Amino acid sequence: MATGRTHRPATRSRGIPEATVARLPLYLRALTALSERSVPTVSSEELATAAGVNSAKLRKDFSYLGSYGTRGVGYDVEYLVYQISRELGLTQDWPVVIVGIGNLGAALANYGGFASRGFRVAALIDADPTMAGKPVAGIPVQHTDELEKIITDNGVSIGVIATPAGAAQQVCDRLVAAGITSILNFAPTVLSVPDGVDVRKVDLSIELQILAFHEQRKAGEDVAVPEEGAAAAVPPPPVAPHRAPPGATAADSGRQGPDGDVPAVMPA
Amino acid sequence: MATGRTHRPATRSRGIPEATVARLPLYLRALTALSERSVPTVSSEELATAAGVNSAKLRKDFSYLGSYGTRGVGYDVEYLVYQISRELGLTQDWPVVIVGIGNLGAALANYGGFASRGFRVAALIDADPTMAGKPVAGIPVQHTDELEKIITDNGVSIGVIATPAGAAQQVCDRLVAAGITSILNFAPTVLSVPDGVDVRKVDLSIELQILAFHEQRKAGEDVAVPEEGAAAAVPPPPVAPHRAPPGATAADSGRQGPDGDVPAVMPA
DNA sequence: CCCTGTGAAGATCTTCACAGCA
DNA sequence: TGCTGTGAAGATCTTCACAGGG
Repeated sequence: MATGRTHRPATRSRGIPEATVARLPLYLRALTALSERSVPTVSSEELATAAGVNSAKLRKDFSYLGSYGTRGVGYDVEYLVYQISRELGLTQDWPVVIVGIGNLGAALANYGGFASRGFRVAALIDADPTMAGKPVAGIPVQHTDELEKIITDNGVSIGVIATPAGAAQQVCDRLVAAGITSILNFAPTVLSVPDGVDVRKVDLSIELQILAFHEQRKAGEDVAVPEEGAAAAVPPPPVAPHRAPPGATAADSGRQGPDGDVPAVMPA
Repeated sequence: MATGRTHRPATRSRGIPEATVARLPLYLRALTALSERSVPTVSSEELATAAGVNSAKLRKDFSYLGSYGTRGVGYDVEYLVYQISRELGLTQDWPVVIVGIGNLGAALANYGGFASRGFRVAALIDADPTMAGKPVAGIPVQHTDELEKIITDNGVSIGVIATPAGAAQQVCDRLVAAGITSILNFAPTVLSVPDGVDVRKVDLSIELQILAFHEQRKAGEDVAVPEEGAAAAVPPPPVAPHRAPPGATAADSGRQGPDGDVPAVMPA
């Protein structure tokens, strides 16, 4: 009730489908590589392969941007790089602040892919007083107390949260209150933000879990169907509506123990 | 042609939709938090809020796993934690190797969310000889030469690539040849892998670009439609089929310069 | 002919809304 | 009566397949 909206930039922005927007950076990357090799034009087939998608999808995606290709020839690399950059809003400079300078925050600060796309790390912020002043990636870390001032003075609208899960929501609230309207969240928590603020999350743990799911399927492909029936020592009661034994049950294999998602040294 | 398949685990595995699989980790995280607070049961509404989705979607997702709830009551937290963990394959231990111990690789090695989900960092591998033996997150870094042996000896099936883009495909090929069948790629490159190998990618730069796209829209909401017509100094020829001026064109705003996607100190 | 641009079909995913069990 | 489980409708996304310009 009091937590407001969450995630997703809602529907599509103008007429470009979200799925297409999510792929534009992929095309841009492939095109930039071609541009550097001075390749003048590419066919949808070639570019699609370079970007890791199929050509029909790519052509459909580009059709939302306009008719930037030439039938019988392909697309002009430089021109397309410009058009996509413009569409993504990369023809302008985006100051960004990174909050939480632990292992991950430092890695992000050092990440070269930022500057190359128009993103400029305007400031690094951390709650640890002893970090203040210390340079990371050539930028001096500033204390959380300065957060509001930093954002206002630099006109920052995009913030990156790389703090432990426990501090994420609080940092998020301050960022939003200070004027931030886009957040990239690396902390393993669901952030509550008011309407109008976009949040995108990156959770390493989730990606690995998805891989594990498929990996498990591969292994079990020949082992019949270990559906129900196998595991003879753990499976808890299939029907335990009221008060299920809170003790054991999930603490079997010696994992999933006391850690949840908030501890972690650095959320990734 | 010679690059083989890429990305995506193909269709769905058994009957669980990919979209649902991708959300199971979210539910698991929320459930784990409830479990730690000793909450016995939750309604789809409460759990949905905690996970950041709507209840209808959550119930539909759970319906693919089976009927684990109790009408009129809700879901037993412990039981659901177990069922989802089992479904995701987290009731077993997954040894993982991280290749490329730069800023990012180190951050990943230190990430606590791994162990808490059944993932065990079996080894850290780096191509820099001077790194060999140095402990990161308590684990001594090993040289790339040992890659095959490490994977074989530890029965590793999941690998994380955190190398610069230029080394990614080569590392990927070695991992696959050594037996790895699931890869989490942080390098900004499209990896080519044979059928049967899953690749999931995480690209920070892409997430920021998507945020920039929406951010741009917000700002322009009141500024009419700066479609075509504005920007009077840059927009390249709308129709330049053959040989477009390879010189300028995209090197306007002083960004997008000589960097592409391969340089970066550490791919994130 | 080659390759783009796109209507239409097909596949997925999401949301609705309510039957039905506890 | 409360809340799950789910058929069906609706919204998106993907893929097909071909019209049509160069």
